[in-house]
Amino acid sequence: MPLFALVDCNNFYASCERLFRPELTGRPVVVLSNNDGCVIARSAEAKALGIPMGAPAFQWERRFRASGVAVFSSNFALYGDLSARIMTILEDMAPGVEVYSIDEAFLDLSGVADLEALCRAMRERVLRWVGIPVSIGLASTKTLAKLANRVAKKQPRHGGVFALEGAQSVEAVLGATEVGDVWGIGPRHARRLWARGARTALDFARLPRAWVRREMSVVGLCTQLELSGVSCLSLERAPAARKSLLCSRSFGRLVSERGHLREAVASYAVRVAEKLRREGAEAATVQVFIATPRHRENLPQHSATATIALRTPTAHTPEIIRAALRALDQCFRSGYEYQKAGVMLLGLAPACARQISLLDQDPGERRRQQALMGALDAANRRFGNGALRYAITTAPDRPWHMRQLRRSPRYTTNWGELPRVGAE
DNA sequence: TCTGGGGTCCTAGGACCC
DNA sequence: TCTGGGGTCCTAGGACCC
Repeated sequence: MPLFALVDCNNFYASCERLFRPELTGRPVVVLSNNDGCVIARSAEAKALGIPMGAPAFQWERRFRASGVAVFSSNFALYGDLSARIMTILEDMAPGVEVYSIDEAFLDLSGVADLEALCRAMRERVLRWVGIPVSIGLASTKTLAKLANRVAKKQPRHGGVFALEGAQSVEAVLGATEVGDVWGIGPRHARRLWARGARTALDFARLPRAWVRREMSVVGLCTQLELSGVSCLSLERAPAARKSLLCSRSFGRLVSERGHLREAVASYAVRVAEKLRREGAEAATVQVFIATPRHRENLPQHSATATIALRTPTAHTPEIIRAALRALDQCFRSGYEYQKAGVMLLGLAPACARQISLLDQDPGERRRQQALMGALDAANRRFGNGALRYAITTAPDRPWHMRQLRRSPRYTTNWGELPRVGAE
């Protein structure tokens, strides 16, 4: 019988911000999304104040000040680096690790003799070496391990580690869990399940399988089986090859000029092409979308998507920019105030295992392109991102630039922003 | 009057995750 | 003034093939 553990960092982004600001211990901390739009992480104290996940920051500004909430823009350079350190520790200590997200990892602990001891040791080491508190849930399936983790987090008496085992114990936890809190049950399915009279995870587990299969597809059925201890999801040790890449942003303010949209789309194309080369892949298709704000019904609404198939798969930034701008021309309509744009690359395949075609450009040209991109990426790595840029992305007036007024220093990944200790 | 059976591929839309 | 960004998978339906 397989045994899964889910290691989950407590209030991860808020914990990261607090790491270099110990005076914030015990104070409410929130982290805002890109563009300082809404709340994406809260410390325990902030949760206790009733600040919901996803709360629009501007609506809560007064409350933040009144309650002395420390507010941060998101600092993904910092969170990503701390995450990598934590995952390294887990990989040292556990036989099988699947990095599931920036703040979670599944472990396969089948065959480990003293589970509790190992989990407590992992928790202790992550706390001492990195400074981030984690909770660990143990169970026979991934979905149950998720639930066990919730118990570990919510009930302090377990000391951050909880094993969900034994039919009675499983039933008690399922009965005490709202169905919408089960991993894999989103708001839509939750509403349909409530309508069917299934309010808890236990009710859901007891529904006829045929109904679940019909109404919630095989994905829902898989969730249901996992709740009854049948493991359907295995540990994915190696991350699967990516199938798409996206760079999208909301703008600092609304944008109606084609020229500004072109600059924004071109710079997103540059960023997504960089990601593509970091993956060692090439893209077959470029997709662009633009949209007016969702939340303002008084403004004229328009959203559009356009897809351009590249002549041959490529990771060459100028070609990707050209395709993205062509796609933008298909989407754009004058007279609208746009709030967001994005560039997506699809049909990714490894650059080294490339299907050659009759339409291929001559191989010399392809090599020159690769050499150019290699030199560009190396220069930007060495001298800082943006050291070498494309002219179209460097216009001085950039209303589409995102707001990020309260970002903490990149303490661990940028020489200029290292924390200082002692007198200046 | 009457119009098959079996398959693949692509896309859009919906649902979910963190 | 002001509501994130980045992914995955499933299904249905249409186009197309023999």
